[in-house]
Amino acid sequence: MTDAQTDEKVAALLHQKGHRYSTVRRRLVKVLRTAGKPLTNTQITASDNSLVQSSVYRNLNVLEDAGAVTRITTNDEFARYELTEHITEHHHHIICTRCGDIVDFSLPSVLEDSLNLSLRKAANKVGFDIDNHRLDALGTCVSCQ
Amino acid sequence: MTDAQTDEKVAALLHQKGHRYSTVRRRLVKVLRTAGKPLTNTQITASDNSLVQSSVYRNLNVLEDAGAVTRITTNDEFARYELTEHITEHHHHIICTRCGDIVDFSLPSVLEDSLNLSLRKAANKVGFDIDNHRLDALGTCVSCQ
DNA sequence: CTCAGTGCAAAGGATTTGCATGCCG
DNA sequence: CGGCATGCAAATCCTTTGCACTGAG
Repeated sequence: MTDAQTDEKVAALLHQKGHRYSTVRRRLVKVLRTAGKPLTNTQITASDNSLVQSSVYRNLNVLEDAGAVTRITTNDEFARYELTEHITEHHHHIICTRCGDIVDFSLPSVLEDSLNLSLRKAANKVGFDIDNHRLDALGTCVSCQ
Repeated sequence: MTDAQTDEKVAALLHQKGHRYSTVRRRLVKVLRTAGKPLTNTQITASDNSLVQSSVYRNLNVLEDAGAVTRITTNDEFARYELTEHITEHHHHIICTRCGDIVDFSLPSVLEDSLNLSLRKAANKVGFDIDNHRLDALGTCVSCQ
């Protein structure tokens, strides 16, 4: 998806909820898109220092509510944010348990399918409705080894 | 694993790190063991009100460091804790995105194996060493539907 | 003009820490 | 006994919120 297509999609999601696609929000989306991996608030403001901490938090919440951004919590103390899979594609994360760094990856679609099937089966037994799943590989990145 | 076996294992893990298996820590492990699912600090102190918030946090950290307890962050604001898979067994979670409640489940071992293989392959490409993985199904529990 | 969006500073809230006391080894 | 463990209260730090101002429609 190109920058323009992304903007169009995000704009639509926001307008649907009665929000504007303001300058700050455009910058925020740009940063997330460019990074190509989940970022913390600190990483975001560091990438574009016209962005202010509180506004970033506030806008991430708006974007999350609109379905344009996903909040991710690993086990370090910071929440991280990425564009939703509506805009990118379904994928998973390899997480460094030392420094919290994250890399995206995908699974063969056959495997992804059988996974979904098994999840739905397991969920059925306990009466849950499943919307989604998340799969993270936990390990140590190159620089932390 | 019986209560006694669990205690023995936890004691060994603690002693290895030079920690004692104190009364409070025993109670803590008992609560986690009985629950059979990840609990928040609040749920823990509610289950055994001889337990004090700060001591629970402190001891959960000690137990985590010793490898007896795992810290889990869902997307609600509380961290949850469970006994590690050294003591229980490898399993996954079905998480309610409304109330944060968690239920354990397991995957067919064939699927688990191919999953591990794929994860290792993906990790290799980016130079990560993989220790473990986590897979969560996200949805809505019976009472929140 | 109007009202959502923004920046700044202050408040919230889960978690951590300092310190005096208690208890296990 | 000696030092780790504990409880209490205060401090931390990510995140949220109040408020006055700005800017897009």
